Amino acid sequence: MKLQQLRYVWEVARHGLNISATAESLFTSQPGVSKQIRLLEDELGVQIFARSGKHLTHITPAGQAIVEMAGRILQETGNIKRVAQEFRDERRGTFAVATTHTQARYWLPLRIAEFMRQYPEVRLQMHQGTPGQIGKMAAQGEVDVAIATEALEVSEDLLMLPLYQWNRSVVVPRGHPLTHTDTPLTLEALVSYPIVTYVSGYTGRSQLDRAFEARHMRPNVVFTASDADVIKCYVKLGLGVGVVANMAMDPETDSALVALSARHLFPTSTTRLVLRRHSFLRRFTYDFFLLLAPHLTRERVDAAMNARSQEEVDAMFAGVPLPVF
Amino acid sequence: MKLQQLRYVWEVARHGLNISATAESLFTSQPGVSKQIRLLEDELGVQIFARSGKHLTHITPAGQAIVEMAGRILQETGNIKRVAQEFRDERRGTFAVATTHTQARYWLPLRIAEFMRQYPEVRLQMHQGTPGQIGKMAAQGEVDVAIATEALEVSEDLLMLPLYQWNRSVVVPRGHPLTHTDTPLTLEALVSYPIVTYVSGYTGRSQLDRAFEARHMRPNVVFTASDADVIKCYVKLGLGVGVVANMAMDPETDSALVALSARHLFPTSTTRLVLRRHSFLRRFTYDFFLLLAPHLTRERVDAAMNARSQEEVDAMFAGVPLPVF
DNA sequence: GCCGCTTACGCCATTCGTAAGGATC
DNA sequence: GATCCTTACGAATGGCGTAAGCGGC
Repeated sequence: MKLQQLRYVWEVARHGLNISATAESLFTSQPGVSKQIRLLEDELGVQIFARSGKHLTHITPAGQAIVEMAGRILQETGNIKRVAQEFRDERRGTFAVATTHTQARYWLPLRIAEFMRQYPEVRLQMHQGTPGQIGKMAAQGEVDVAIATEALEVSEDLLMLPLYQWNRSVVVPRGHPLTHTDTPLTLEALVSYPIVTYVSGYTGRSQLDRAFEARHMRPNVVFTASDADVIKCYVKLGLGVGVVANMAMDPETDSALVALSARHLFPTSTTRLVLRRHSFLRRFTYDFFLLLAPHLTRERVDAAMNARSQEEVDAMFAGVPLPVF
Repeated sequence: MKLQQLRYVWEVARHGLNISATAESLFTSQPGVSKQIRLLEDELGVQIFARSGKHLTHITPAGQAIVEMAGRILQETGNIKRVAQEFRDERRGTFAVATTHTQARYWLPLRIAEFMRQYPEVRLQMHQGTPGQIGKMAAQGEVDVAIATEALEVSEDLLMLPLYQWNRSVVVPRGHPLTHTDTPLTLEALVSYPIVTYVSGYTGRSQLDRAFEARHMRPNVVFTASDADVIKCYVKLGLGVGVVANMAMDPETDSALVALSARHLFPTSTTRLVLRRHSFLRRFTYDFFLLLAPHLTRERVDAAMNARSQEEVDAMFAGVPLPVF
């Protein structure tokens, strides 16, 4: 049994049982991967992958268990490497974050900048994607942490910590009728205009839908995008009224627009930090968390890592005040 | 990073930082082990072992963490092998048990015999040792399960399940004065005779000491042994009155002796099953547990395996009736 | 002076890549 | 017919054992 064989098995399982694609992604030859897997199967005396002719069709029950354990082994080898790097020089290393556009564009920049100022030798890799992709990247250890708002699948191996809470703003061009009233904005007023907002599955869109649904209103969503930049652009063109996250408004660059608080119209959303359990966290990772939110102390993060279930983590943060936007 | 390098590192740590001894125990050459460890250190960029000249003196902090993680990896590779073997043929395999003389000689034989009848193809390895040795063997994964009475160190990686409870008997030669009274045995009567019993640290000896101490009595323990066979032998020679575990009396072979129940004199002892956490248990292992005690169902064992702490396990079995001897 | 780790070196096993073969969709 | 896995083979790499060197105790 070799570590590489375990890696090959795990990667092939991850790549939909396609050895060729796996080999390519690992920058090695396809026969090499094929042979090593076969050697491991011979050594263990069980098939890991079921084959029909010369195609891998599915994972055998034994293979299922083996892939799972191989995953844990590979994670632990990653931990060894991180520990070694930490002891070699705690200021150097790489740090991978996966997040959505909203976070990457509006909430993270200042915090990331401060982090890079504190740790100029750390290579920071930002991966952007849909909440689903982000969750997968975290689960498979491709990134160290993920940051997302929409609910991710609760997994045994993942851990979600509340990061901050935020509300929404309604965005309209200067001079728009909604800016002419002194009374606070109402859902009734809002629903009479065409709406421009996030695509379903992004940045708390589901919360928005639920708020209208609870009042039996059917908003006329004329345009959706996965990021606020695009949304604001179309609002400027007069296509409709925008509904975006508070953090997405910047008074300077958005001087052509007016933001009206919609805090009282929609429920508050919570953005969460996603961690992989049993992973070794480097010192700069803990410092990064503290930069994101002061309640994410090393003690709390460690306690959450040792929690048995996501429910326990949630209970742990139940009374903790979060930053609100 | 190679699995073998991790194994070498782990084994060297286990062998008191003696590379030569480690190499010998692994049936390989000493320079080979030395070189592989050095290669791993080079690759990781950190020293795992601190060297003074050409001797390993201690484990570095980084090494400490690495050895720990290597241990988990090696355990997981063992699990993979066991899973593979289980799927290859669930009736074959090897099964290693560590236990004390008392269990091996008196309580286990019939149960082991039944197990071997059910699984004739399983190779059963019985390791005998002191409770301390047994605990160590279980902790390091040298055996699949351990069975012992004396309290073992509570460890993160070990799990203790109650197996059965037992009491003590006072053993005397036929015609001994203690057999001439009709009243139940008392500690006062017992303490007036020289006593032959277990060595400290074996088979609940501590419970016995505590019982006398609670009454401020100082028994005259003239001879101690680590097993009941030896104790009974000396009782037959008239050296003193024996105090042994109930299970250690066999009416047939011990016809020269009379056993008087001492259940009311000493507290009940509990013999425990010791498991390593995160280890894959084969089907025959679960069956073995059921043979040992009917309350050790697969569900209970799995639940205990997932428990967070030993306290939680204890709570789990608080209301469960155990076999009593 | 003995023990124990490291270095040096040659042999053997293993791995990897290229090329060709055969099965499935 | 395109895709994909397996087999075959030669080159390169790497692990292992023996022998020698050298620093501690």
